[in-house]
Amino acid sequence: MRVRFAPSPTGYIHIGNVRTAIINYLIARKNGASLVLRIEDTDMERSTKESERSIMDDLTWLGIEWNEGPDVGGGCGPYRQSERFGIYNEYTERLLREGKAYHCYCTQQELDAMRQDAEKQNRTFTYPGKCRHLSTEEKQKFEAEGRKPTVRFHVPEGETVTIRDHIKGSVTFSSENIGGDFIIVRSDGTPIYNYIVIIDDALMKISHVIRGEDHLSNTPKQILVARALDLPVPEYAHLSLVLGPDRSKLSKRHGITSLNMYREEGYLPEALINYLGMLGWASESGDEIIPIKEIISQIDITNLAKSAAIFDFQKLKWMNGKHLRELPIGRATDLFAPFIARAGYDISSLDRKYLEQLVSVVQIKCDILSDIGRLAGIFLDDVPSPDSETEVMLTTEEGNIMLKAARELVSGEINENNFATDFIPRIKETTNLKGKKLFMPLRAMITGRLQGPELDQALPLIGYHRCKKRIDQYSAAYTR
RNA sequence: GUCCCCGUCGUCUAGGGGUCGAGGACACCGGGUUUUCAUCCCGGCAACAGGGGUUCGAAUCCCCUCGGGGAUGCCA
Repeated sequence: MRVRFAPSPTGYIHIGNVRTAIINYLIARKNGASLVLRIEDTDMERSTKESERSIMDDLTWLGIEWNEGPDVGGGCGPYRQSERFGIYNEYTERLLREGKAYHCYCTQQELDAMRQDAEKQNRTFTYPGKCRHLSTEEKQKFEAEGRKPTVRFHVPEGETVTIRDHIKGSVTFSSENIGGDFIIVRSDGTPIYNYIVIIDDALMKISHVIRGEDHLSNTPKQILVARALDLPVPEYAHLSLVLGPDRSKLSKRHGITSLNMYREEGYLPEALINYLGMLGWASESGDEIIPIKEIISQIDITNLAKSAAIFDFQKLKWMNGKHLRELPIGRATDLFAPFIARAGYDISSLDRKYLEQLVSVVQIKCDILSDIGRLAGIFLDDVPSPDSETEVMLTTEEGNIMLKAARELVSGEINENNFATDFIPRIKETTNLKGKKLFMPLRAMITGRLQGPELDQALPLIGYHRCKKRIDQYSAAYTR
């Protein structure tokens, strides 16, 4: 078995393609197969090297490794389609020579007009084959006009193509319904996707093509090309699409759809793989949070869902939180640290031990790494400015009692040495508050928030001096 | 329009003729643990698109309708 992932480098990698990549990777690992990365950059207008770079970066970040590709090489290269034009040209020559393809001089405008006519008459547009039997004179006339021809594939009549798809089952198309002779080479000489995928899949010895369902309708065109060229046809598995909340194919307009945005917000590769791997697939046990290893051992090309799935942002977030909370403290600290820095704190001045303690106290509160941004200030700001709910809390009767009692303690019997152990018990005694009535105002007074880490764990990390400062300033601002 | 795919709680899904008066998860709502918000635990809400068959028996098989999606590009 050999599989491939073949992105088009026209932007950041999109969540839907990420899922295709993940499934290919998972299936490859399960079967000990090679994964080929092929860059489909025949659209010179839209393809960029930067996109190619970012796609490879993102895949690497996800932990997806390919065995062959433009960067690592392999026996079936080159792996960029733009570097394979010579190969395609030979096939095109052959099709032309054998009368299985022909030059077409119809212009964009002429084609648009035909298409509009068809639409007006409520018919399907099928290219009528106008240029199929042009005489030499006619061709010369067009050439003299400066027309640059495209190459069209001559679709054989009355042919039937049946795809045995591992996911969709048996799907049959008739050659009458694929829209007539289609263009395989643009007038600028560059070939078109539907023509060369099948060539590359054959040449790269791909045994199983696992790709999005949006390619299913075009598969018969590709198979017809393979037949004309005597090329082997791979096995197929067409993955159901990932949809946005409005049920249409997930795209930019649905908001956060490119992988690098998830990466920047602090999603974990293992959570993304877990979630995307389980969109359209379920584990035997029904467990939702499962390690990649386990997905690999259970997933199969035939047990993927046939129906499309809406991308549930909330569930991904929940799942990420689950993975995040299970992270060992060392790795968690490594991952969180850059996000603390990004929130504007100088982490180089903090020692590792302190950072680890901070992370371990706050880890449980986070679903994504960037959540630590709004929590870090609790430890690292001198006096965080309270939000409006907290201000209200500090102004209540309990809030005022709390502030007064704390102020007295902190400038009296409580000092640097007994702060961590004695402060909360003494506050409790002097205010005579307990439970929620004790902890909510206490939390407000110490952290400037109503939500946050466990106070008894946070206190020693914030330290006596900062707490005193906060108590003093909040007292001045909120007590009567 | 035409061709193709799909249709179980709001969402992701389990189920593949009887064990399903439909199970799990997210979300939501209650309750519990935690001297605190959260985590965690327990409970609740909520679905077989509709109609015909086949069968002793249908969520499961067949047909039609409806609904959704994709393709129909000198994009991939």
